[in-house]
Amino acid sequence: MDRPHETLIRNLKEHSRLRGEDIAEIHNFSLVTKDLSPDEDFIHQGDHPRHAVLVISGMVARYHLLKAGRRQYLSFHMSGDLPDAQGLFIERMDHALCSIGPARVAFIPHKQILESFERRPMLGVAIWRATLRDAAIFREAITNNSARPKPTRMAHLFCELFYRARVSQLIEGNRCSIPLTLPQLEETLAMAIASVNRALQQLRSSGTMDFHAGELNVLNWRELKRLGDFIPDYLHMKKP
Amino acid sequence: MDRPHETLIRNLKEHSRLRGEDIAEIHNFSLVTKDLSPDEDFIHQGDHPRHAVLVISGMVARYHLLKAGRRQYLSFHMSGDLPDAQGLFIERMDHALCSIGPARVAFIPHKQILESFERRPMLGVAIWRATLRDAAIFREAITNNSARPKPTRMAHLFCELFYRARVSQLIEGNRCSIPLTLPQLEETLAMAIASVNRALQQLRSSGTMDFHAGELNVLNWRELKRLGDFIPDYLHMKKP
DNA sequence: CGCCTACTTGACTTACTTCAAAAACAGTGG
DNA sequence: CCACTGTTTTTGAAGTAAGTCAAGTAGGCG
Repeated sequence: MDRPHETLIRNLKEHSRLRGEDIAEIHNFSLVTKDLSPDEDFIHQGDHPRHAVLVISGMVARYHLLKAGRRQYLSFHMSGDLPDAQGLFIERMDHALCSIGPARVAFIPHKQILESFERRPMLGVAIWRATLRDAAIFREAITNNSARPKPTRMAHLFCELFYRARVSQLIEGNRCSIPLTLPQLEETLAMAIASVNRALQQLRSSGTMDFHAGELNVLNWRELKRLGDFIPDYLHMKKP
Repeated sequence: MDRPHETLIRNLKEHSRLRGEDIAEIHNFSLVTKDLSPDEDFIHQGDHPRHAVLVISGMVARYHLLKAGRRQYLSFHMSGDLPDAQGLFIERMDHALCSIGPARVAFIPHKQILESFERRPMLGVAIWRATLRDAAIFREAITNNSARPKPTRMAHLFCELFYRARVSQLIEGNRCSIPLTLPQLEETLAMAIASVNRALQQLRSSGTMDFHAGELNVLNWRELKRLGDFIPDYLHMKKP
C-alpha cells in the first residue's frame, strides 16, 4: 500500500504537472486516517465540513438522499481521489458521502490546504482541475442515465470505473475490486434491480466482462468499450 | 441592459464576496461580444478554447453530442454565467455549447483571466466557486433525470431556471423567458416528446405554472416547488 | 402561398417496473 | 460440522407507464 500522501500525488499527476515544491507542500499535509466499515456514512447532507477527504483505499461514493430513505448515487471514488474537494469553497454539503465496501480515508484540514495554495498556486490549480474532472464525470453520468439504453449504461459505468482504476494502477491483471451490490447499482443507474440483474447477465454472456462478489473481470476491453459507448476523453487524463 | 462587466460581477456576488480591487480587475477584462441566432453552436466538442464565454443576454446550453445527431442537454446558462469557466484549466472540450433562442455572449481571453488570478486570488476563488456550483447543478440533474417521476422532473427544471433567473433579477413579475422548445425539453429531461407535452399539460392544469412560446409564467411558486421536489440549497446562493 | 418545424392527440406496443418467491451464499452459534 | 438466519442474487409472471408511430393542426418565415 502506498503511503497516504503518495496516493494524492499520484492522482494529481494523472492530470496535472507538479513541481518538487508542490510535492513537498503535499507532504506537509497532516493526515488523520480513519477506517470505514462497508456502507458507513461519514459526511452527511447539510454538514459544514472543515476537513477534506482523501481516499486511501477501497471505494467511496457520493449520493443524494431521497424520500423514503432511497438514494441516488452520484459518483464513485477510489484511492487518491479527493471526493469532496468542493468543500473547500462551498459551505454546506448538498450531498452525502459513504463507503462502498470497507475503505480507508484520511482527513486534511481545509485550513492547511488553503494556506498551501498561497505558497504554491499551482497546487490550487491541480486541485481545481480535479474538481473540474469530477464535474465532467457528473456530466457523463447525466448522459449515461438519460440517453443510453440500460445495458449500454451499465457497461459504461464498469468501463469508467475500470479505466480509472487502471490509470491509478489499482487493477491486478484484468481484475479490479468494485464492491458494489446490485441494489447499489440500482440506485446508481436508474433501473430496477431486476433489470440490473438481467443487464449484468447480458454483459456476462457477451463474454466481455464478468462481475461477481464485488470483483470486476474484464475479458475483452475493446468490445466492452464498444458495448458501453465509452470514450474516455471526458476523464481528461494526461495519458490513456 | 446591464453593461457586460456588471453582469459577471452581479453573478459572482450571488455566491462570493468581492472587494473593490476584485471588481476593478473584472472591469479590466476586454470583452468581445457576439450575437447568436437561435440554436447556434459556438463551441464544439473537441475544441481547445482560448477564451472564456460570458453570457450577456439570452440563454446558452451545454450539451453532449450523441449518435445520429441527437443531443443530451446538460445545463442552461443565463446572463452573468460563465458557462465554460472549466476551459481555463481543461484543455479539450468534452461537450459543446449552443444558444437557446437568440443570445449575446462575450469572449474573455483565458490569458487575461489567469493573470488576474495572480493579482487577485479571491477572484480565482469566486470563479472556482462558480464552477463548483455548476457541478452541484450537474449532480442535481443526475438525480432529477434518474430518480424523479417525469412530471416532477419537468417541474424541477422549471423551478431551477425560474429560481436562478429570479436571483439574477431576470424575471418580470412572475414571468421569465425560457426559449426552450419541446424537442429540446425532450433532449434535456430524458423523456419522449409526447410525454413532454403531456407532462406540460399536467403542470398547466395544476394551476401552478404555464409555459408557452418560450415564456414561463409561475402562478403558484410554493406549490410548484412542492410538485417539483425543489429545494434550492444545492444552488449555494448567498440569499434566497 | 408553401414549406418547415413545433405542437398536439390518439392508438398501439413494448420496455421495464413491480411483485412474489425461490435459490445461493455468508455469517452465527450450537 | 451443520442447522439457522438474513441478505444478496436470480427467475418468472403480471401490469403499466411511457415510448413509438402516425396523422393532423398550428404557426413562423422566406
